Amino acid sequence: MSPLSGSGGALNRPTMKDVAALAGVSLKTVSRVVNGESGVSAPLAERVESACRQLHFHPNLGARSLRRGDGRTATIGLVLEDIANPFSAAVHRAVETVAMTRDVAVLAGSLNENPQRERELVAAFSARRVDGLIIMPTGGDQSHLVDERHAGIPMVFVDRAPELLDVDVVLSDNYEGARAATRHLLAAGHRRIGFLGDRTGIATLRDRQAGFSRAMADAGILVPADHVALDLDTMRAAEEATVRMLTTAYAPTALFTAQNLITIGAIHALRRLLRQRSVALVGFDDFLLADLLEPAVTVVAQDPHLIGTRAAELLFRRIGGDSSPCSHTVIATRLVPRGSGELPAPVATPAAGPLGE
Amino acid sequence: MSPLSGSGGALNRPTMKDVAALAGVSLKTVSRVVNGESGVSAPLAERVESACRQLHFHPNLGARSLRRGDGRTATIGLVLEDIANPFSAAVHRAVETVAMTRDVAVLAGSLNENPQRERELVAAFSARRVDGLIIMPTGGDQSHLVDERHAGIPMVFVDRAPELLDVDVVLSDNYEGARAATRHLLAAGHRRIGFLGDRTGIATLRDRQAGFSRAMADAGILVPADHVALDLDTMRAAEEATVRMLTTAYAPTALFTAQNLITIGAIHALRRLLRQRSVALVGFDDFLLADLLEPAVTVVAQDPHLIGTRAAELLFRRIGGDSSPCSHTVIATRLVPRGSGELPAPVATPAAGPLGE
DNA sequence: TTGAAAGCGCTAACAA
DNA sequence: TTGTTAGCGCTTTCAA
Repeated sequence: MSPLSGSGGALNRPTMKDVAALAGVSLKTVSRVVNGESGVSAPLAERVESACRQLHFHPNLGARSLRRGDGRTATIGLVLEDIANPFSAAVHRAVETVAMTRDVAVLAGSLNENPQRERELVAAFSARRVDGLIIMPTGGDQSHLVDERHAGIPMVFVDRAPELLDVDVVLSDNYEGARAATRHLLAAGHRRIGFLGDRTGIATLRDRQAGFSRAMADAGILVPADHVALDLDTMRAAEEATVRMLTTAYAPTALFTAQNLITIGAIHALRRLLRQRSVALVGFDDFLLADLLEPAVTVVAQDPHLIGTRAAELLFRRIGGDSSPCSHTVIATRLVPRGSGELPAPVATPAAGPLGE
Repeated sequence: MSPLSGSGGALNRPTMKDVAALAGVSLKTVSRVVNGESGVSAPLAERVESACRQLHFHPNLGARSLRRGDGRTATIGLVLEDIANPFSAAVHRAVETVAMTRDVAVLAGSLNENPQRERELVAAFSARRVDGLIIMPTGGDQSHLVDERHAGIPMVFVDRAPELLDVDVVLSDNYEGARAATRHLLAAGHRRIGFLGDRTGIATLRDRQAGFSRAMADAGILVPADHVALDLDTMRAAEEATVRMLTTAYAPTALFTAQNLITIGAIHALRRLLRQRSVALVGFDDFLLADLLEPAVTVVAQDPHLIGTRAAELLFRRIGGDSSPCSHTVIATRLVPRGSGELPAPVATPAAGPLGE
């Protein structure tokens, strides 16, 4: 067959009716063969299969799901903050891998910093009758999901726990990860540790900040207000905040950056100030090339692949009818020392800080 | 409404019939209201809308597309080599942005280094009756797409031109980009430039190699065979190939790496050999943090966002019925000098090479 | 302006 | 073993 060009006309795909006519059998017989049901004689099955091949017949899954009792579409929806974010992408890949084994397709969409798009995406997926949803929520408000929840669509949240709904969640151990990072810096002798975080509206950040605060409190250290910068939306904002924080009299000797882009913003700032070898840094969330920077960047690594895998497995269990109580899966993080987090605190501390230890 | 837990039972969603019954009108009237058709009196429309809200009714797009003449599903399929690859992810984002403006959802899937999955994915999307496909093909063989092509499903290829089919393609100017990169190294005085590339089965690589070869030939330079390493599948393989290439007698003084992961593999090798400040490097395709490495990495940047945007626009034009001849859109690349590509050639060249200039 | 009937492509339930 | 009928949720066609 020669490659056809263009595509103007309406698609004209063969249906079971066409196959039935060609094979000289009834519609139902074709259906049986196509679905591998038993009880079709070999010669008839052969004729049907031959007709299928001849017409290049592929059943219409939409029509099938419409008719079938369970209404399954063999499609799930995945709502991410940003497809292009490496963390999201890794989750996506893991979800796809699990879905693939069950012949389930994945509708993916991202919010691209537009919170309203969360409800649009969920509505769009819901209108296409996905069998379930995996959602990385933006803000605190998930009230728009009540319809879907009420309709009984299985859904699993990843990375961030929603505020309102009682649902399944799979996320990193943000609290312990942040606590470990902070203790790591404390162990290197630091007493003045700055905290830089993104949106305070997100539970994720609050947990990370709580872990940081706990570790500092346990060490008997009071953190001055200007050692905490929050609501840093962009890499740029993080860079500026870092510069401000490091150019005060009682500046931190170490930084804990609570998110990927913030870590990179902070690195930019350290370079600008030529302080990358004197100010210690631990970032939450690993990133590509962290090992090739100088100094290499110590991070608290998450396991997005495991998060995605667990979330997908859980979702399919729910789709399969599991109605046990909602679960809260916490995935451990791992501190990866690479150099930046092991820079020691300067021996001679400047005269007097506002709040001593 | 209290948050419901579990999801065991079959989803029971309201249908137009339910809405019609509640509103005390016919099915068709509900359909008219839901679709914004004219010719419904205000009071009736009001009653229908109220019933829709009360029941949380959302029309079933699958059923709609089944009945409608054109059979549109308002869904397209996107087949990528690897969702998690930053280039793919940027294309994905751009495609999604265009699709969003038309209320079209995107089914995304990746091959994850399994070429057979290309046909599976296309079949899965096709079975769900997507309105069109955007494909980043793996190998040369696209014969499995003949069915879909024959069925008239609009499709656009990105990044790589397929061998067999006469189809729309949107890709980077690989030839000119590679040529520019090579000339850039030549301009810095280099004569011995190594080429490292990935799979030779892909037209993309062949174009990049052709651009490299052209520039070298134009400069009157013959490239010895051991200055060319091909079929480097992994970052690791690229690293080893780079080490081998640089530890020969007549070693290159500069490298052109034809792909992202290969660039990073080469950087690892340069670090290992402590040669990152003496061997020049230009990589094809930009990557995050290239500017923060030392030296910062000079690259030929592609424009994945533009590629995705163009591909999606083209696809929707085809879906809209445009049947003009297939087009071949070439997106310009941009050389981004950052340091590694401007390292000069050593003044004293070792005695004699196998092939002079 | 409104609605009844038919049917999109397929499968469930029931006959033959 | 094979086929017939009905109907999934919706829109089209045509009649009231």
